[in-house]
Amino acid sequence: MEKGWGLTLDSSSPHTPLAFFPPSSPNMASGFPLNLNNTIIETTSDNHTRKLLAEVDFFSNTNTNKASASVNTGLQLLTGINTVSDESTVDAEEDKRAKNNIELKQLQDEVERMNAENQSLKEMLGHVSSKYNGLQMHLAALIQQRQQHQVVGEKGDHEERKQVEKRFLEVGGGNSAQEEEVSNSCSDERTRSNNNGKISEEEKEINDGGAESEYSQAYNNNNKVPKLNHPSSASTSMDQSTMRKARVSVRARSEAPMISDGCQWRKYGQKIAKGNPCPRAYYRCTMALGCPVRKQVQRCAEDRSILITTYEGNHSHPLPPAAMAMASTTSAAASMLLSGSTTSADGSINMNPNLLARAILNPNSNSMASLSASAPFPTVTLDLTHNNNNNNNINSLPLLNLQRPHPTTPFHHFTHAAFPSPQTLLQYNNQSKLSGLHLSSHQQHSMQADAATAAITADPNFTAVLAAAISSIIGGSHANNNNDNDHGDINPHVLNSSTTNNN
DNA sequence: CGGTTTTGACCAGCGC
DNA sequence: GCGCTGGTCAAAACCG
Ligand SMILES: [Zn+2]
Repeated sequence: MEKGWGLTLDSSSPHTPLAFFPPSSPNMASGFPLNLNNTIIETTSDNHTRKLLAEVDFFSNTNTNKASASVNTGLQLLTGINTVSDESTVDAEEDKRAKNNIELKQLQDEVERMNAENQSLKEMLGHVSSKYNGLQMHLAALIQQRQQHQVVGEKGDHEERKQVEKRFLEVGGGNSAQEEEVSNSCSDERTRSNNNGKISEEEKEINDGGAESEYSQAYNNNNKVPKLNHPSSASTSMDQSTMRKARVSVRARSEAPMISDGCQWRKYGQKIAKGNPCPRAYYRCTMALGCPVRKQVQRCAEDRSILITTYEGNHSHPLPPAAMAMASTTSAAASMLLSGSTTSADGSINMNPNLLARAILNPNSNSMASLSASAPFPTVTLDLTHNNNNNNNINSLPLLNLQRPHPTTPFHHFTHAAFPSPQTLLQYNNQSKLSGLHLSSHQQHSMQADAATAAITADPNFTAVLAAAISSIIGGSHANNNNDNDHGDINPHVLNSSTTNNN
């Protein structure tokens, strides 16, 4: 694995804008001295299944320690003495040997202690790095958002932007106001909202104070409140709904029924979707009451070894580190999708014209864009199924297909934070699930690079975010073992290796 | 017994 | 209006 692939995270940790974790990471010492430079991915890797890089001194040490605990360098002297002392007949020598043995034992104990310490440090590092990933992504997202706002404020290169907008119009073709309207009024809870005769919430509340009603209530609140009770906070509700609409899809090869992402999910439905004989399962996050996050799990029709997991929404609760990877990924991707496609009041795209220009002018940009089939929601797809091995480009990032859900829908009037509804398909190549992620810029897809798409991926912030996201998915989700999601799930990064036990 | 899964029913949106 | 489809609900079954 190339180190960092653009994710050389400085140890100068950014201020923490969000409390991603409950401050209870058990092994998290306050004065943890490790330098995280360039080690994020490796540090989060599973030392049982993956070879670690030499530059990760910390882990290489632990690895060798593990293998040679009894042959540690500190013991060489003693072992030598041991062999010499065999033929001794003198008591002094006996004593010496005894002493040496004691010393040896002490040293061995010490080695064991150090091993244990290394182990715990490693875990700690895992925590730190996964935490860092999340923060990094969030920071990058914030930076980019600010940047875009700045750009819009400056109203820079108008012509360029017009051009860009034109291109985006051709490609993005979002739903504009219509979508906005829909998402605000009747996206999710249409059923409940318009036929309250079916199940009155109060009635249900009265009937049983049990978990279900509580859950339903919370669930209703969570989704209804923004649209019904907060007309004033239009923007936030808009963000919510658009956020809710943004989807992040992860494709990974897995025989397991579900990808382990550290969250707790409850299945609430299953459908046979059209065009795919494999059923699609619907899950809802149950880590907190009323958490709006949902996901769909479905096998790819063409290749049933590919598991497509689509996330929707943002968690409304703190997450354990194990869940941070995927959650921050989806969150970051969704926010990137949002921020990268929101428009200013004048209807122009809030995208950095320079980035766009760069993307347009540089067909050899790391990211490729192409159009693909329509999709009802703006979706970022992280494709972990590619197995290309050209993995030497650190900054290489992925292919990106921008999809337009409704090709004929006019694009104008993107006010507020409405989606232009591009479906952004970010594909990145991982060398293998075994060794982790290896991004490649050489995936030669079509070159009809969509401007907006290319711009998104050409954005260094986006790159950072995506890189962090990917690293989180690949290396972060197992940073700690307290993922008690034991439903035969599988971690994407170890699909081929040690976790074949649940097949 | 509480939480999860299963599964048929229901609903809204959309195209015809 | 009708049928199709995706998404959700919720009662029953299942499970640890
Ligand atoms: Zn959640």
